[in-house]
Amino acid sequence: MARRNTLQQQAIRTAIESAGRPLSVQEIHDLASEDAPGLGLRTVYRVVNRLLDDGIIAPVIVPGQQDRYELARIAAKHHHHFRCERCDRVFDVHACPSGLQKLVPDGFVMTDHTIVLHGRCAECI
Amino acid sequence: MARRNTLQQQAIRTAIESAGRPLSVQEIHDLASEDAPGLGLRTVYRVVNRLLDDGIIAPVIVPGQQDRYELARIAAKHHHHFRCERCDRVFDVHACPSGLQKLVPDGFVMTDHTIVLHGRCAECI
DNA sequence: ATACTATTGGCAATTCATTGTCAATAGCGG
DNA sequence: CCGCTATTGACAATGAATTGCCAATAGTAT
Repeated sequence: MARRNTLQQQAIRTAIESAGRPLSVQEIHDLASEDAPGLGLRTVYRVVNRLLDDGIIAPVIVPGQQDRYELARIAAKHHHHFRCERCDRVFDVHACPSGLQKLVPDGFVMTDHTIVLHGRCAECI
Repeated sequence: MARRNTLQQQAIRTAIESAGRPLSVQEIHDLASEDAPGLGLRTVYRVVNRLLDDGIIAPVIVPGQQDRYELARIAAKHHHHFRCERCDRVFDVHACPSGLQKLVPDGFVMTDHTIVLHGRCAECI
């Protein structure tokens, strides 16, 4: 039978779409639980995996942290991340420095790069 | 009683000092086993933790990988890393791009940053 | 050389994120 | 409104990295 449009899935999608930043499974669970009381962590994992399979969201990997997820259409645009060391939230940074090619050792070939800025977000100053 | 100077600890320190790049526990075990046959993984964990406590080595965290370790005196010098997507080794990059401050969102304060370049190392071209 | 004990290494146990299982629940077509 | 079954959620189970435990080993002071 066809997909069903459930309260839980709506809450999870809404959380991811309205956050404006990459969310961990725990963060998704916390936010979506407001719209879907009693939401199970198991369900968040299930829905996140389905959204990944469907290509709707993409993983954001930050060193030393569990994976986070953001909308694929945002992830598709090259960007980087800022992690607040106080509240542990991760924010998008839609800019990219120049001159990275100069860092590459002789004989090496760079195909991609990731940058994570660390510090305090505006709310945690 | 005082510290003892064992073959295993020597082999582990030598591996870390001569590698010239951050090593994972597995890599340390593989390299040090040449000097200390039968070296147990348990011992590598123990010695690595002691070296961390003593401030002799420092962790290097790379997205989606297990922790690696390098000499603290090298880690103290600001630098970045290059991860080869074929052999999975991580190399030091002793340079840093300018203009990162421009990436910081308004109201945020950046205290540090990490950059990981991805691609092929000279041996894996 | 001897005795003392720091260190080692095999294996079990832990930790933590993630997944399997399955009975109960709740969309949705008819 | 009914019935079918996709979905949910509690719990157990898994996987992978790390640590606890403890008898055996091996530095080192005397």
